[in-house]
Amino acid sequence: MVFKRKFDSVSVAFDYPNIPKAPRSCRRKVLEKRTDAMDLLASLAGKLLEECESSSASSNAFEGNNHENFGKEIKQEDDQGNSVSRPTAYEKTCVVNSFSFPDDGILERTPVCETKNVKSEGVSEEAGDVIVNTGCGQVEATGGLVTDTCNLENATALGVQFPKSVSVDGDLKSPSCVNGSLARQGNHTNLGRDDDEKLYSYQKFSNKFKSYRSPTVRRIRKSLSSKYWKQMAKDLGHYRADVGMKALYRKRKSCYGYNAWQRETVYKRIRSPDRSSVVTSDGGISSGSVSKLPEKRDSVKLSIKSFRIPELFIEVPETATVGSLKRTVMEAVSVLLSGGIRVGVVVHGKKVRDDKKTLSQTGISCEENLTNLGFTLEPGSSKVPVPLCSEDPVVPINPPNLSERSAASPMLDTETPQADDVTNPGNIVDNNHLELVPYQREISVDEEPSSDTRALVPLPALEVEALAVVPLNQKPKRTELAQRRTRRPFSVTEVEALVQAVEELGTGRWRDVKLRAFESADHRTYVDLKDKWKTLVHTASISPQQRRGEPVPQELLDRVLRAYGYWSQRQGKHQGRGGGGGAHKDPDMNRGRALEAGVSV
DNA sequence: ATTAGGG
DNA sequence: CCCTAAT
Repeated sequence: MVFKRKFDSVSVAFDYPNIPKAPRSCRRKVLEKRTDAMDLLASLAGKLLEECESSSASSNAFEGNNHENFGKEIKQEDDQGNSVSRPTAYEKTCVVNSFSFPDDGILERTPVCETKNVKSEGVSEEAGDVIVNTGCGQVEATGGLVTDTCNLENATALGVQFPKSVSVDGDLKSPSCVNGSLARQGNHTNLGRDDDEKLYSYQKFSNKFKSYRSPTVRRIRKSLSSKYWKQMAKDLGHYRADVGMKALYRKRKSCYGYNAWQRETVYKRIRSPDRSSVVTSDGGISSGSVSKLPEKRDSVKLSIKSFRIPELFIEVPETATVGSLKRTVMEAVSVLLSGGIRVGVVVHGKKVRDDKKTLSQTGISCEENLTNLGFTLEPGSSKVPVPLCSEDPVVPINPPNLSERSAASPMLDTETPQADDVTNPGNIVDNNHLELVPYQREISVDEEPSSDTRALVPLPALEVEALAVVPLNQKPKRTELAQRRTRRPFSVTEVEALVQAVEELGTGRWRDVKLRAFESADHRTYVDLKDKWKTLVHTASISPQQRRGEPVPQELLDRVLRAYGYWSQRQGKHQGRGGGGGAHKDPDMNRGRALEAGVSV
């Protein structure tokens, strides 16, 4: 704390305000480039919509008059200044949104895209390609993976299935999963410090997965928090172009919609839990139907017939091997499982939020109810959704791990496993719900999930999302070359570590920062850290309303500014390298003490 | 290999 | 995050 105070005092004197280069938040260029594509896209979208509409009888997913505005909406969004993440032309992008875990070895057909009307288009910002995915028509999920299925017509049909063993048995229980679901209930972890242990096991676990990583893997995008995804959703219209889109745009930058997660409803058959420990089998992904099997009276048995995972964006070059595709999917799934999901329980269409209630109290023990027992998938924690709404600057209370980790690549991080809804169910969880609820409605076919049993059934609308994006304009060139790394938003925990390190080491020794705080985080290079710091400084200097992504605790941002000011001030001076161990031997540090201004954090 | 900055 | 220039 001494250290902190020093900074405090320093900051008082330091004229922080004049921050260097104002980060550019808008990318004109991009917008310009995209203009053409957007126009084209808009028109295509319109046509597509009309066609689909007329050819499909079940258009209940539509909100009626959205069509007309479709194109406009897109453009509008475009004008918002959002940059776009697009699939590279030569890559194939597939969206995997469902995995089957057949109980009996029989592939369960995963209706990816029934007769839904979907108009999605994607734009490749750079190439200006327009990608149109038709959701019209039915798609039959195939059981096996076919490499060359990634073309416009087939991509949608690409099916992935999980061996039964993986699912129910909980073999996939990753540290985070464990923490994330049931196991976590009684164990309120404070993410702050004692993460070490968890960290270790976590890392250990992570390493297992690292082996799965293939250099050829191009890009995996989880629908979660990634900005990419958000963009995707928007640009592709992908997400519920029909229904949710409008709302989505309405909310605009404040809330991105990638609801696939939030509302993956599933049903399952429950088969084994005993009282308070509700099966772990629900690793989280989705569901099947639930039915009670005659057993002991005081126990509830459920068997999960199948899970559906939220969408996954996977991009691999056409030249990729089946093996690499598998690895890619594996990685995506691993990441997904490790952090991002939370299971919701729905009984009779009503969501049961009180985790402390017993099953019997909830009515789950009744056989009849099992029929109406459903599970939903939601973002692991505060993942993406929460952060986005600028309107209600809800101060994240225990945000630390929860939120972040789920974001992107838990598996590979050094970080702490996120503790899902841990202790503060009240706040965060509720907030999430508030945010999520609106979406759910828009997405789901039924209006009131709470009163409609249908909520237990997989929402058809969601299935529509199983779209695959295939760039029309192939660009064989730098095929194997640099693919952008998968985006991995820094978790709050990471930010904390970064800030801590910078406070101690200064802003010009990224290499050291890396070694000190991210040595085991292979995916965080010192450049990444430097970049992150850059953005942190920026973030800290703008109003909370302008911030995006998962919120970083103000406390941390304050520290960022102080450290920034402190180290800027002493620029030129020897950067107090001093002894190992990062002790602050610099005299200035002590000087600060006396000043002790009352900067409260 | 690192650092610093623009993109 | 990527890319480059400069160390």
